[in-house]
Amino acid sequence: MAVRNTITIKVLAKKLGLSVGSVSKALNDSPEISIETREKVKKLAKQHHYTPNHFASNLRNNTSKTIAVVVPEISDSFFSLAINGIEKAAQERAYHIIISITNELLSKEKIIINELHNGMVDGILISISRETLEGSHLKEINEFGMPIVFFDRDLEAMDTAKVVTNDFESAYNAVKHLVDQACNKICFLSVSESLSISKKRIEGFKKGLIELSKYNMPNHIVKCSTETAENDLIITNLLQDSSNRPDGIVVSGEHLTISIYNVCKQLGIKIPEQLKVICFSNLAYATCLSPSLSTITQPAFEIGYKATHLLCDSLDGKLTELKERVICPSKLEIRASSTCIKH
Amino acid sequence: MAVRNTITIKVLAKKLGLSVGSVSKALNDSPEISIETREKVKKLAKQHHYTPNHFASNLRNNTSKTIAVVVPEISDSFFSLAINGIEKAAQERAYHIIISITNELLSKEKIIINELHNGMVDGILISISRETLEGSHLKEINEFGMPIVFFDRDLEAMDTAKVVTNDFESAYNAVKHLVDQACNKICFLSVSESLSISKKRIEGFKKGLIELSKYNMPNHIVKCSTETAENDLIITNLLQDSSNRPDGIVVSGEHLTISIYNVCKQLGIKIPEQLKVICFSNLAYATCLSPSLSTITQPAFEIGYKATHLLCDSLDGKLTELKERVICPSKLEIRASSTCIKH
DNA sequence: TTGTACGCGTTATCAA
DNA sequence: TTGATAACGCGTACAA
Repeated sequence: MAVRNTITIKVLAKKLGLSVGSVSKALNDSPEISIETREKVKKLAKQHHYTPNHFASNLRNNTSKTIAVVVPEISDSFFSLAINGIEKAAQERAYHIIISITNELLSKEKIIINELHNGMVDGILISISRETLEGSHLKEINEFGMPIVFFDRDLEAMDTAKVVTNDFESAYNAVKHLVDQACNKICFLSVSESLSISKKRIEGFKKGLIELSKYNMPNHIVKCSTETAENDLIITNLLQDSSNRPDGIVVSGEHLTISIYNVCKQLGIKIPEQLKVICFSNLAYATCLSPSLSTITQPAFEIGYKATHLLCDSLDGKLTELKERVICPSKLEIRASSTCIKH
Repeated sequence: MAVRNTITIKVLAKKLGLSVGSVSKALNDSPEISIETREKVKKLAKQHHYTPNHFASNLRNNTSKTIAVVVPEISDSFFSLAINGIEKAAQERAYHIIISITNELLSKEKIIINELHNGMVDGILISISRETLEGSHLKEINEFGMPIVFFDRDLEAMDTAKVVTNDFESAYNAVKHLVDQACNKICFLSVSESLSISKKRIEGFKKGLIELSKYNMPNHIVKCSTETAENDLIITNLLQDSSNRPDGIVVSGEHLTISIYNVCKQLGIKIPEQLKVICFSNLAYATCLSPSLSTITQPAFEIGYKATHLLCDSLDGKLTELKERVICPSKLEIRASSTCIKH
């Protein structure tokens, strides 16, 4: 049972000897109502801690002042920072946020999106799940009139607004950096090969290899999973044969870092001497790792913040169409894990 | 503008040549309606992806099937894991969650709580802000009938349900561990002295000192802040005087770990040889830090999960009163940062 | 077995 | 300047 504030407009009206309509207008500062009565009404409302019933006004106005935030997970530095940015912007625009977690499952994402199709929210901010290759559920609700802004992980087939980072360029720069550090057997570790961000990173990586590296690795794109145990195995396989081991790795996916560090410790492989590592990550603890972790740091907060303002602009009618592409560049932060000279 | 699904009960009724009332009953499996028509109605509803309007049914039923989750921050392993647990449980109970972030500010917490007093949610899960010493805003809404379950950071003055961990005992055990490792100048670093969890930890810490330690530090409780720069200063002050430096620290607050590691690196203090560190933390990267970090690991997921089920039990009428206290014990995970023998 | 009518709390239109 | 009334979509008591 919801706890409905027992004091409603009706109650106020009775106490004041006014009609509900007048009270409503007074509370909404309608010029129809005399200033004196407006003051009187507001005073009583304040005394009784009156708050308008959310559902009634939403039903009436067909607007909820709420936006949905759909993320694949929340225990990830990128997404928790992005949510901070979203929350800040939403606050500034007087919007509420509802956060839903897909756990990287398309099935769950579909359920969540369908549930949102009942007027509960005015718009959607989404970073799609790893499994989402095809977005009929999103297209449908979007065509129905629901504004959508993608942040970070977008669906290429949809041309709604997107706020992303420069994944292609960043991956290229990461390769460049490793090549500069004399790596010539460079691998790319990824949790996905289908996500737009993964594709772009892989393309940038490949371009880097072709342009900059004279040598090459046979299976230089390694696909990982969501399971730590499985990843430990995959990485062990990759690294244990010392004759054919990479000397540099670009890691796409924060959670993979732990596995790499742990496996290297176990196999006695020294980072950065024997293996140089650079990771797409927003980890606050990068400086405290041993060795400190080189990262491609995404502007997570900024991405969330901008995406939200973009959506709110559209919702508040400040935009004629919601199709802007915003690119917030990532930053290469070189630390000990990828350099010859130890910090 | 919210995107209201244009297909409503009314539309279905018209298409089927039935009345809205009958359609409503059919969709809710009322025995009043014949099985055949029920089937027919449901089929059409499914075809058209009908979903009941959230606000209309909430207004009608005075229930929202939504719970508010109020946390001080989200970029903290404890809270993001706890939210995972909350989300899992909410899903199991078919409740929605709305997440609000107080940023450790009482003022914001009050605003959030007041906003919730309009029927938007059926109940509240909260971990209070660092500034919340007095809880009139919570008491008021609770006395009004809004069920509240505290998780982790509770308000001692309120006797509603709480799901917490064994902070007193854990802090005591941490001291015991450090004493076992031959520390005799042990400090406690805390972001708060007023939070229930901080108080309990400090009490457990003090008990440990008195019972187990022959020596003592003069100012053994060190209060830190939310600002990293400020904390770096405080910790530098604490550690730079080598003649009067602690040899063991119990850290209460995940974010303080970075500061300690960074300051020690800067001052050339070796962990664990010169300073042993153990931290209340859920950091996944504890094993990857240099040295690997000893932690008192809170059962974050479990705390969130249980708190949610407790609240839902109450909301679903399975509980006569909402006053249970659940204690999920933390686990001491000893690693290199607090032991003489390096792992 | 189905239909009718009312009310949840709010706001907007029209009348007074 | 204020009041009455209808409507948002749904659920339910009551009538048919």
